[in-house]
Amino acid sequence: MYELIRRINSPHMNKLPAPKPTESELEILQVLWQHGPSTVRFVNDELSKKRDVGYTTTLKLLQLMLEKTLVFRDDESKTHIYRAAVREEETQGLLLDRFVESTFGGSAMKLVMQALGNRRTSQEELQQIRRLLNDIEIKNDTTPPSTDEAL
Amino acid sequence: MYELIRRINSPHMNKLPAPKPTESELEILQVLWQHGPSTVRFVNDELSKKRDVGYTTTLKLLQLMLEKTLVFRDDESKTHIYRAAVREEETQGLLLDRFVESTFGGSAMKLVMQALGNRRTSQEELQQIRRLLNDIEIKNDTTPPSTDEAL
DNA sequence: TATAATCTACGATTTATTTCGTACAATATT
DNA sequence: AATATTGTACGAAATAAATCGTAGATTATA
Repeated sequence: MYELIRRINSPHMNKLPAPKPTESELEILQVLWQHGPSTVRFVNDELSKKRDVGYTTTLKLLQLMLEKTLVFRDDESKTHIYRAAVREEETQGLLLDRFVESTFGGSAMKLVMQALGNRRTSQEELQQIRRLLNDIEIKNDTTPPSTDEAL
Repeated sequence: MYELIRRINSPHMNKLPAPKPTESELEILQVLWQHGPSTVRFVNDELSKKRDVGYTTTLKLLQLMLEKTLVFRDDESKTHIYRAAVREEETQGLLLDRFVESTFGGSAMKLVMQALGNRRTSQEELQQIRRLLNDIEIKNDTTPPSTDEAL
């Protein structure tokens, strides 16, 4: 579907649909989501806390991300400032879909069970999930059943 | 090269350290988990239902997976039979960890909320999750609290 | 038995992603 | 003003993953 839109919009000047970020791009997005608009230097410093990355590597990645419109760039001043062009939840949802598909054969249910089962979950978090379950149940009651399968 | 990683990864040397499967390898494992020991032909047919894959591509993948000990092989007869060498839940758990780390910055909680929030979940499935939550709560009550954070 | 079909082995290519070196411009420091 | 520092641009190498072609062996079939 995204592919289609992109093609219609012609190869260049592709404005809207943000493509799927790679692993490294994800890391960078995490930084931008967490800290807001940042310089290359800052992003690189953040990444460097976890693993070894060269400055120009980060720079290059950000430049590629700019092309893909995963980020925006303010190049008013010499030192450019990048900010995420995609929203966190949206992107996560997209990746979640991919992941559920590839790893859990499409069953988000399985995934949730695994995630909850194999970890320590605090009382508060359990409560939070319960509340969410309630909300969903209410919605289910007031909404015609969907034909979609497994959660 | 792989041997090296293997030893390093393995705290107590010996035994199979489950190496991380790639996307394609995952697809193949899905087939093996779901259908049990299979021939290359069968695996390839299964994969072909979803997308276009050449026979030798699948063969090659399986051969690589054999090297990585992701699968075992029975080559008694001319037509070899492959079976998964890694357990489904274990592998999924491993990948889940990776995914939670890279996409949700380590918070499995966030992931669960997303997974539950953005999908249609049937009454029955919701119940199933509630039961699981109860089980976990009981365990929490009888187990000293962990210092670990997020779920 | 000859021919076709099916299979494995494996190198090579293609594609995607990440990493880095180098050139050069702008700014800061001495 | 000279020099060092910090920055961007960008090509290209390094790495990883997936795909495919072809050779040669084995088995099935005409």
